[in-house]
Amino acid sequence: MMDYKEKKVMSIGIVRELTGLTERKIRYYEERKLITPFRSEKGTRLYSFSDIETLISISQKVEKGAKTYDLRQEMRKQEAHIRKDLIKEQVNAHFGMKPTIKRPYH
Amino acid sequence: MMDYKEKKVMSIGIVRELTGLTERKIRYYEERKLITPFRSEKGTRLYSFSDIETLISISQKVEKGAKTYDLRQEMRKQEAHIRKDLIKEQVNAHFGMKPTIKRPYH
DNA sequence: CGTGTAAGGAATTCTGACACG
DNA sequence: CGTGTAAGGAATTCTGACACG
Repeated sequence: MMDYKEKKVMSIGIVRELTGLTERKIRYYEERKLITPFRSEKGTRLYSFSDIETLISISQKVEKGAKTYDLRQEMRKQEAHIRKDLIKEQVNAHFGMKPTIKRPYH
Repeated sequence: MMDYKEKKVMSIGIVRELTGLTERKIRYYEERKLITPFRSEKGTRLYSFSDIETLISISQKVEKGAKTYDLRQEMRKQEAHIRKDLIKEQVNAHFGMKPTIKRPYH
């Protein structure tokens, strides 16, 4: 029972309170693929603390005039970078090559 | 927006899924003062990840034959100890006395 | 494009109580 | 004592749509 930040456990009502956004906005940002709540068996949306933070960040940017489409593109890029780093790590782990950061023995 | 473990954000349905307990049991352990969910404005219970862990622990002990009353007493004792430690720390902080653990300079 | 709202239905949660033992 | 269940009401959530611009 770990990784509290990523676990999808909150229904939309509490998300509304925590973010101060309307349910309409929360669902709209999902429609624009900026967040991806989990769906319970019966279909209710479940969000994580991480989703809350993302929502707050999104709404601030939208208020400043950002387009949801552009925010989506930004997120895609970030995800690509993360994936690249993961692959690099995996390659390093597999071949046992020089570490990215050298640490002197002491 | 921190301290995810203690934040009361989950409604009873997700708690049921996460713990495997029935709603009846979850509410009963509250009645016996073993957990204290937060109440939203409209009266729905809200639980934290910490509550989830407590519930799992409680139910395991009850299955083994423990009485909820005794579990309550145990918890009271633990809380008292924690309070004592806090007071000790505050006294130390106030008078700036010798630290509990001495660290050599190096 | 981003958001509000009214609409109707389905699923959730709540309380107090009766039951068993 | 710990837990199941049926009961009725109140609050929640969901979807698709119309509206404005």
